[in-house]
Amino acid sequence: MPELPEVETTCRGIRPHIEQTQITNVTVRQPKLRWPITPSLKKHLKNQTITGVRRRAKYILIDTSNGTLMVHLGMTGTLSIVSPSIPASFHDHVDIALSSGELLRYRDPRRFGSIHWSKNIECHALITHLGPEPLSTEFTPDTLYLKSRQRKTSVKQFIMDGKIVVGVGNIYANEALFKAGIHPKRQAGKISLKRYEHLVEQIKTTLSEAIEAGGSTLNDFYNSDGKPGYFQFSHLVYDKANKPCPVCKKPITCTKLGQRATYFCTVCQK
DNA sequence: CTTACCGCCTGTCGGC
DNA sequence: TGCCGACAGGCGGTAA
Repeated sequence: MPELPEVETTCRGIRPHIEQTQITNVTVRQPKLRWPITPSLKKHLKNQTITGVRRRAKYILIDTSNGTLMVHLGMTGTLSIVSPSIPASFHDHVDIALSSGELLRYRDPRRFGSIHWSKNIECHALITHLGPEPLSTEFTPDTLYLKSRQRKTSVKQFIMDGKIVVGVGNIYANEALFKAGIHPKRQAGKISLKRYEHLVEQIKTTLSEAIEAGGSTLNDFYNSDGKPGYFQFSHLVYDKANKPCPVCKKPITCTKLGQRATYFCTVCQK
């Protein structure tokens, strides 16, 4: 499941291959993603030059001379650079052919991802409603604390709300709450500023470390289907039900919170 | 405004 | 061993 670090790693991996190249062709084999791919996608992209690659939340933004391609990887999506000699397999839904001779290939077995094109992406509804980037200076304990007042939802669901802060998925929410010593079910509106300071710090460092580790994968990004580098570090609590807590050795608890698997230590998180 | 829940998909896993 | 139902999960949409 691509979390923010994996999306960032993908941006960095494809950027040197696609920037300043021209799109020579677009092949859509399966338009039915989370939202259907617009039939006009090819018309908008063909013959355009790619001017930059950015990330906003978990969206990959590929800027061209006349607009922006917005790609979300959903649960199982990948965007990779491949040689045209590699035949498309069943789940390879879109190929973007480049003047360099390489292909930018979108693969998504579960099709939870999406591909949009917009002339002015900053005004796209999916972008305008987003909260601050977790690694930006706008994401601070003070703003998080202020936004949380009167909120009855759990702190875990609160930090996974894209209007509050983007890019904190289930894995990193679990990990950051564990490191900050905060019980995931604690009511967001009843957490002190001091504790939000710890939480913000842990969200930032956990994501940063994962991005840094992902960077180690970039050497073999081309034609690579390997896992990003940060998978070499196993998680502390995520997917560790009944395994000993890395700090106190008490078995990790697994429960559901808003339909999502939630892992925590009843001793270390209060 | 909030909160809770739905549904899109397919690969994987547990039970029989 | 093989089948089949349950389920996971990001996240926008919608109902209450």
